[in-house]
Amino acid sequence: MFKILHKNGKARRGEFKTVHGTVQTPVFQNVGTIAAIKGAVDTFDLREIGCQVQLSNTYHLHLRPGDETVKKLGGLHKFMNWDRPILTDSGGFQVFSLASLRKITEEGVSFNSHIDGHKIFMGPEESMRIQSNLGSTIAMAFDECVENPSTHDYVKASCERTYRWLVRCKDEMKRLNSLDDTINKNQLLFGINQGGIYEDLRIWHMKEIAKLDLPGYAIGGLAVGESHEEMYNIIDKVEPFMPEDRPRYLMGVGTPTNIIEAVARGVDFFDCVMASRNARHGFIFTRKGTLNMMNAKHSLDTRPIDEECNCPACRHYSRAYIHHLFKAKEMLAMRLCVLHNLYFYNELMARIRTAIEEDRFEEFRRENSGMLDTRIP
RNA sequence: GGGAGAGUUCCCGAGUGGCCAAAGGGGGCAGACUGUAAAUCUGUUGUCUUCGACUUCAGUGGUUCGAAUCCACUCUCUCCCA
Repeated sequence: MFKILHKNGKARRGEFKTVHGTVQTPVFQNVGTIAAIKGAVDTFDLREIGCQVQLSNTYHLHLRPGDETVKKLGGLHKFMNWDRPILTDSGGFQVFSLASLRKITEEGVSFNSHIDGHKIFMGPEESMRIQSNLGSTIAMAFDECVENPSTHDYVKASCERTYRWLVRCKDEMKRLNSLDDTINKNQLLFGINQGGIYEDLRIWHMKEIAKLDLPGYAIGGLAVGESHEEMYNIIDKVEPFMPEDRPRYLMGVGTPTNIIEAVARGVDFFDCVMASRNARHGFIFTRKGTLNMMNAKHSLDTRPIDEECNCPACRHYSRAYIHHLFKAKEMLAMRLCVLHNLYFYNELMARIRTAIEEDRFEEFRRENSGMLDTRIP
């Protein structure tokens, strides 16, 4: 299923075959939490900007429109007109981001809906059932994403529980994939490593989940409060215990530099809302660094956002125009910037892949790491 | 011609003697954002080099220890009656 085509240092150039097509790695997954990329970007756009995998969310789609509804409509692929791979996050991140609205027990997590407050219970089995109804290509294990820093005692108890939840996820998925009316009987389960910033817990947890022989492994619980150095350190420490022949997914990360640094440490899959959210807020990534399109200095600038970029926004529109659209609060501003940032991220991954293939990833890293996150004066 | 009302900082607008460089919006300027409760949130917005000082509430003059607030006149605008 996963094949490493070439290695350059620890960086891996791979291919992941799924029933919805083959993913070239390292890959950036484009985040469409509620079965849509925010900013009026549709699946035709996604094809044009080089998106390979879309990410959607279990918790959010369970609430609206409801996973049963999506199933009746033929599954998530049909629902949003996307025939390529979809990865669904399990709801584990909402255990972190909606911390004030939930309670955790051994059985699972009860949430108060962020929409209307009604009670929802989600444990490993519920998360797997919902993801099965959605019919995504890859389902993520239901975990607890723990904020950093948390105490060693808390993180230990939490990641031990997350391990037990993973065993339950695996059993439930096996059962669901065997049912007659299951949309995607080949749905894959990725396990998620936790352990906060504690090396001993991270390594223990990784060793345990590796034994479950899952088709992919993620590192979760990073970029949730710790420093970049701590994040890189955890990847360094955990990576040797991740199965070499399975894809590695660093969840929710990150900046272009974070991604380059993680690829250098052997990571294959990424996703991050930063590309699209920042774009909606006028914050743009370019090959020379970052820009804020709201800034007055763009008001008479006839250049495209990024002169080296071939995205729809850069091919046709000036900085001055996009700046005006933001000032006028026109939705098109967000749309163009989301298209640009996602194009940038997808293209960044393509450049990383080529650099690995050509054995010059270290050079690429030297030239781009750090620089891409720096504000252009 | 007669009567009524109004002029506040970039704009709208609150403020009717001291706690007012002046509420609250808007706009402007800038910042944040990492498995999306985010089309969101934060800061700042008279001048000067900070404590502080100085200049502002249509204009001029006055009352008062003290005025955006009270008085007189002037200017401008709105409405009603002729």
